[in-house]
Amino acid sequence: MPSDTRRAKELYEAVNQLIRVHQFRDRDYICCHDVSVAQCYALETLVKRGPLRLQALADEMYLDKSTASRVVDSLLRKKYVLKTPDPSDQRAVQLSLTLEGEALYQTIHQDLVSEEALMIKDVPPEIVDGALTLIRQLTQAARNRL
Amino acid sequence: MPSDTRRAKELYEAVNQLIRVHQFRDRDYICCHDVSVAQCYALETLVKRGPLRLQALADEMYLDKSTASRVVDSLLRKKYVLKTPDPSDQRAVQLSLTLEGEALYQTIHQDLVSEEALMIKDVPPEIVDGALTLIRQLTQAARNRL
DNA sequence: CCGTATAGTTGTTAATACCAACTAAAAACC
DNA sequence: GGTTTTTAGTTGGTATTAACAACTATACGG
Repeated sequence: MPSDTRRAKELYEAVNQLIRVHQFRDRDYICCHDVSVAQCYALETLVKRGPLRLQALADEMYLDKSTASRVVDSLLRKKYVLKTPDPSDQRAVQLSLTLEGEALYQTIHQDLVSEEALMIKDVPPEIVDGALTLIRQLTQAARNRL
Repeated sequence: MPSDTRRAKELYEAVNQLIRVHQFRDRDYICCHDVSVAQCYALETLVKRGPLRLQALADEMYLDKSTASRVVDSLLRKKYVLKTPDPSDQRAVQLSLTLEGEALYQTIHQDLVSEEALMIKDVPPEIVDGALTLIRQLTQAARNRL
């Protein structure tokens, strides 16, 4: 087997495993708070990008707008998100975090980061930095292929 | 901010992005074949571990047995999996791949690996190898925390 | 002003995923 | 050997995730 095929295969495998284990952990950690994984991701997106329209949020999350609409619905019900009409376009809405939404995200985020910190506590810093760079490169490469 | 907290935060971020982009891509690539992502993962697990009981499959997939049961159901309906009674235990079943199931997984796997190959075609091999090692370490660390 | 395009919601269907309740078989324990 | 407990898997119930299609209401281009 050519060595780049082997590399591609191994990388596929390794990323797959990483994804599974992280998914599982996220389900565990996020769901004992008041939101699901997708809901948490929506909060995260609003924290990072600031107030967004629905379609913009859907794009960021790689979701259909209908799915995004329902994720937002549940966050509205739980009062973690506010929906205000966009003055410049009567059809559009601005989605923003409430103080509770902001606070909840910070709590969950800190939890997950602490978890990450435990995971790397015995890994030499320069190795972590190397992994960071490489993971970012892989992400960018994958994004370019979409 | 202490530098390991910063590293943990950045790693959390980077892995998160990688996961999202891969998840999205998997949905795209797998679903144009005849199965969903979870169904494909079940096929993959059976390819790698050979015939398994339901609970063992659920454990490998980090799923509740009821969820695994339903995923397997859909694969049975589509004739990608066979369910045979376990001779040593009348309660248990052995799940194994049909030839079609095996073939389908190979097709999807090759697709995804080709995709991975395209992503890394411009990345120097030693960099890929470094990433591999690190991603595996992170996976192991995460697994140990479960 | 009118046709077309866009923003979001709702209907529909299917998959994902948990817990709890259930059936049947096996194991453990007097 | 019979009774209790445990285990294997299925089914019921509920909620979330997710896509596509159909729909409403607004905006925009002629």
